[in-house]
Amino acid sequence: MASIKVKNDGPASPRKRAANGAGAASMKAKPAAGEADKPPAKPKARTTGKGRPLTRIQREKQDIILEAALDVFSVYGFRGSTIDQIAEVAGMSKPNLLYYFPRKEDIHRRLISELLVTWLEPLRDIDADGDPIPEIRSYIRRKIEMARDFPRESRLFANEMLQGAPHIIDMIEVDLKNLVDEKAKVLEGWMDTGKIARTDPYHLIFSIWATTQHYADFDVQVRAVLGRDRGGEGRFEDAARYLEQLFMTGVLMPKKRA
Amino acid sequence: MASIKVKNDGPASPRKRAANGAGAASMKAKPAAGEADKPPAKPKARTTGKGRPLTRIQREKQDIILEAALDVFSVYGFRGSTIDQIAEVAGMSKPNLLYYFPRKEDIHRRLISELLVTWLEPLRDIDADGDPIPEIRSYIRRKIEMARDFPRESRLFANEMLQGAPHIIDMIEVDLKNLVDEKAKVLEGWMDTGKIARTDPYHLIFSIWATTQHYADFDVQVRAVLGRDRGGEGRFEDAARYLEQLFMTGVLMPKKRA
DNA sequence: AAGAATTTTGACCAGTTGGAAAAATGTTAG
DNA sequence: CTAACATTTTTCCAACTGGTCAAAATTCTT
Repeated sequence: MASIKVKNDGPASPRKRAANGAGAASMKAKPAAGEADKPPAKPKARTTGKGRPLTRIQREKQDIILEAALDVFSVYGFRGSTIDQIAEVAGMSKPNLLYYFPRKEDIHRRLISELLVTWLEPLRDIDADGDPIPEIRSYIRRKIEMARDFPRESRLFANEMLQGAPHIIDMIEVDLKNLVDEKAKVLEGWMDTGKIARTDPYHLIFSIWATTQHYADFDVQVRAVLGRDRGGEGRFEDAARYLEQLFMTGVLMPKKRA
Repeated sequence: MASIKVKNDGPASPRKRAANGAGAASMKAKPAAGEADKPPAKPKARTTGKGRPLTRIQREKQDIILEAALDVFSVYGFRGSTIDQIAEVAGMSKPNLLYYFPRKEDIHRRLISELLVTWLEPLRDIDADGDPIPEIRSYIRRKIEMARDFPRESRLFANEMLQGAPHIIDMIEVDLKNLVDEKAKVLEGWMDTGKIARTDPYHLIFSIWATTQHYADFDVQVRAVLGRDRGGEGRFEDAARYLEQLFMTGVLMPKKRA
């Protein structure tokens, strides 16, 4: 128990799925693994950021790396993760990995910026012209599904936040703020028409983020507390049901009518 | 922006209050800084864990270190933090720090175990014989206050969770689970008597944790989104007010009666 | 003030880390 | 087949890491 050997310190070392060929790093739809490997075209690496089209092979390798990096970064954060670790999970040598991403920061930046886009999609999708309550309910549902299906992305984000969002603070302050401002206005509009209860739209959004992401970020705790019987896959369903009630009617005041 | 010099990487480097004499490391009531320095008694260090009484000077130094370590660990996590960093924040040399805590892990362990005790106090304090709704409301209020007053402790905890709670998994699985089980039963009892709405007690507790700790763990985000006008100290008051409404009546269904 | 105990420091170490260079090994177009 | 390019591996390095140790400085006791 007291045998931290500097390398591979925590019990939760990410070494699960190692470099599964076409592992998708981001949350985009998986490529439906069935296409045969077409002979790779001219790559021309070392100029990744320049203008070259980027061959399929390169893209695949990068995906493997990003996938591995997500495993590692999402657990240990940027500073707590090492290139060696990522390389090992990705199943390649460190210099080979550095051939695709010249510096550690590059991998992280890619991960983070790709994340931010997809992470906010559900919020962006809230339709001002839709039916208020169904819109919000489906938003909550989608966020819970993301916590279930993309916990690593959630943790990567959480790690970044805990550190003060050093790499994305400007995006947070501009893009995210603008988006939330916009949606807050939508919510206020709905409140004005009496379609939903009047409340603080910002804190409403915060509480949806908090409650849903909790199931990804604090997964260990959730499972431990729920125990063997209730900690299985069904926990997300239970959570969704509970959150429905929480946001719809609250969970403290007993029902007025029997 | 791309000038990570390996040392001091993130913008949010903790270097705020450096070793303020009697900085209290844990959340216990501050010693009401007024007592004159009584002449320190015989310390006898290097045997910290043994049986010696531990002089006041030693306790003060350890507090300074723990305070600094909390600054650092809460941001970068265990692996992402370095002894040098902590020593610098604590305003002492690394060997000097190691004189008080022979290994990095020792500091972290102390921090974590002290944390766990106080962190759960509010939950522990929920009184089965109290008035249900006030009990829960004051629980929520206390948790929000903790997020405001002890954000570093919250982040330290969050960091640990994100990594799979490697250092406290057994405490989580036993002590925490037992406590939550107990309080869940209390809640269920209240539901049985119709004092509060019937709902899932475990997820109710999760949602309180999530919503309150969010204001500490995702503080950067919260402040950025709220902007200059609303992101000030008042945000915790607003949050408390909002959460009150959320848990009491929900925030979606418009009020039945005008 | 002297001796004893404690605290602090400076030098040092072995292992790790991010990364560079270049040689070695594919791969492919002609 | 071979030149030209892409990829991978080997070797290497300087800075950083957690930690040791003995000497020096300080503090305490008497």
